[in-house]
Amino acid sequence: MVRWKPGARERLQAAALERFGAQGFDGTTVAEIAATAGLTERTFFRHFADKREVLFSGQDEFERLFLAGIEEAGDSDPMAIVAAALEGATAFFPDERRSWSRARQRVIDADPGLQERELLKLSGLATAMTDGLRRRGVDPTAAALAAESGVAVFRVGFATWIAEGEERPLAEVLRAVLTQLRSLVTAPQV
Amino acid sequence: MVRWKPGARERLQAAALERFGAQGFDGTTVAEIAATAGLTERTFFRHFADKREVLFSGQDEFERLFLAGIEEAGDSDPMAIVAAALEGATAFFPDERRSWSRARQRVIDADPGLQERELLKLSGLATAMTDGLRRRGVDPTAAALAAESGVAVFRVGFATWIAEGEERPLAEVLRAVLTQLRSLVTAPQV
DNA sequence: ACCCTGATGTCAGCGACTGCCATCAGTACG
DNA sequence: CGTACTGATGGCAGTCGCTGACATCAGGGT
Repeated sequence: MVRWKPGARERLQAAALERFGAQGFDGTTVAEIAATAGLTERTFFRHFADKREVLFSGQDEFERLFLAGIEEAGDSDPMAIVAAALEGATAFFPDERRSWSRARQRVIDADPGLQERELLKLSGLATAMTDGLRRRGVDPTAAALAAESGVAVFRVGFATWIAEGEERPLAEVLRAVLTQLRSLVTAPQV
Repeated sequence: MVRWKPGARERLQAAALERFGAQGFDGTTVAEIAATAGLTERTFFRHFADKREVLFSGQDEFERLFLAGIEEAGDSDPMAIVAAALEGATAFFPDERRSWSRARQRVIDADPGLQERELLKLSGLATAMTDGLRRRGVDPTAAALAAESGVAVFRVGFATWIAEGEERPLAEVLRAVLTQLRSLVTAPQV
């Protein structure tokens, strides 16, 4: 007989998402989440650094996908490398995950604190991409710009992908947004 | 005789920056900041929504400068409007302010929580710019992209402006970064 | 003289988070 | 077979961020 039920971390994540959806982030205490998962508050904080973090696990793997895309890109043009990274990251968001992503995003959009955390994660992603690009010999400032632009494209594309009525897969949306960025920035300068 | 010394808010801000610089953000309690300013903890929270916010006042005025730039831009090309907004915002950061900005940024860069708040502010700025662009008839997705790109340019440019050894005024740095973005995104596509 | 306003103080209390120590099933090792 | 060790958990006390409710009291207006 096992001493502890396995998957404590996953139970906590599921309990948290369910409670947040039902009562909101602020209306849910950590003790309540832990109790729902059959654990105690103290144990929650052994699995997650803080209350918000419970919604942002897996971000590391997501970041790794981006970096893999950067490292395996055949090209050497910065924006082309970024495009490859975006392409690679879409593996993290298959169509089956769209409705789950919607639910999670609804919770995040309802709380400024969670938005802060999301932004910090995306900022970390941009930094990681910047480093990856520099390792491939891209000029430092150009690397930062390309990475920031790539993250911007991802943000806009992801929001579009999640929007009501949108049917295209993420990869296709991202390609469209990137194309739009190119034409925007290239537009007639006055 | 006055009942309270005037400028409570400013005294709190000065006390906070000084303490944060000396002991770090986490190593400073709100009660300590308030005491330094000759006030109580409760009064601190009447002036600022939370402990972090004491470093981010004035952001509203900053945002207004951006919006004014957008509304007064003579152009109708999205990125040209964004360029005008960037130009207008530089008024908020004259050269005399560079060393103060450096000190404040050093505090922020040392604490993830403060970075989160900064990102949230910049995100709010991007949203405001997006709305401003849409009010000028720019296509919604294009507006979001242009705004995000504009904020990215500002971030990269501001970091450059603040860097050790940099001497050019912010406006000049921003123009250079924007030019670099154009050539990046326009680069040969493979 | 009177009341009203507004910035402040005081106090009690909740919830997030941490440090420290205890518990005890399973595992490794002598 | 017993003993020591490991690792996930619980319990508890304590700090700090933050809030609501109520009191205070100088100055301004009536």
